[in-house]
Amino acid sequence: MVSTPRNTRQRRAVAAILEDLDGFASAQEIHDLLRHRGESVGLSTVYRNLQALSDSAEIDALRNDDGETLYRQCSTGHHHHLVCRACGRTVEVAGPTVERWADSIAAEHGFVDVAHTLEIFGTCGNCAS
Amino acid sequence: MVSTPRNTRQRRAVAAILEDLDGFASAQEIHDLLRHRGESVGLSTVYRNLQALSDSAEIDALRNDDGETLYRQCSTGHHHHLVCRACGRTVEVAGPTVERWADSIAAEHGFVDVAHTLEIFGTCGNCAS
DNA sequence: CCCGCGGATGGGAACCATTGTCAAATTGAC
DNA sequence: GTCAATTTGACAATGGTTCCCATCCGCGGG
Ligand SMILES: [Zn+2]
Ligand SMILES: [Zn+2]
Ligand SMILES: [Zn+2]
Ligand SMILES: [Zn+2]
Repeated sequence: MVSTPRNTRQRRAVAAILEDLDGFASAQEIHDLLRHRGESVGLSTVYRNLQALSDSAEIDALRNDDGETLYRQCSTGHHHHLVCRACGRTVEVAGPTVERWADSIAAEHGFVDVAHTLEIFGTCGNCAS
Repeated sequence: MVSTPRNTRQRRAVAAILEDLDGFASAQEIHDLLRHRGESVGLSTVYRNLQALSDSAEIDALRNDDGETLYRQCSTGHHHHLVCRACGRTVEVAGPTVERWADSIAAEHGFVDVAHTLEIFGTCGNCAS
């Protein structure tokens, strides 16, 4: 019996921030943004809600080079990301060829329960100048 | 003026372990293996040597789902990995098409200084049964 | 509208991989 | 062998994230 998450002020605030952001952001960045917005939310709560949203596939998560987990509200469906290291600006990209390639490689070597990670990092035009 | 690294017992021991392993392993796992082998090396030293080897591109590094950094001595040249989550067994894979695809996507959106990460995780035949 | 259950919150402690510190040991050139 | 410079290692510190638990509050029932 799975219970529906409660509609709390904190949950709404986190969701609203994600709605407004267009790039990936860390839990701590989101926590700061909430404070500046006056909608203060405990750091633990921010982590919990982000994780819950990520688990239910409502938002995407990825790890940057520093080992931080970044979150973003993306379009639905499987896709990958072109992310600016400096500002977080993100372009969603689809690579059907890559998907098939990865699956066939794995099958070829007898691997099951297969998943893949693919992200492209760079510096966007804005940040480069 | 870059000085050549010294040929210490510890550095040799770490290199020897990497030589013998065929899958990815964490710094702590390697530290344990060294102890069991009788060639005890300080944990900090294991970390330092692995990082140095990784920086000089003599070994590959990747992060698993738990956020740990894993290391492996691979063949030279750019490639990706099919890794067993359970035992670390690894198959090196090349994907020239993916390389070109990633670069063109990035260029298309005006990103520079581009890099990509691509790993395939699964459960290998052995571990599945 | 009022109660009461159980999920949600938050502040601080705990975790844990990794990095920093620095005195002591080791290496390698001369 | 001597000596400066690098490396080591035990331990402390870091930092993102998770855990703990007393308190709070959303929400369904009465
Ligand atoms: Zn996405
Ligand atoms: Zn994909
Ligand atoms: Zn490799
Ligand atoms: Zn590649």
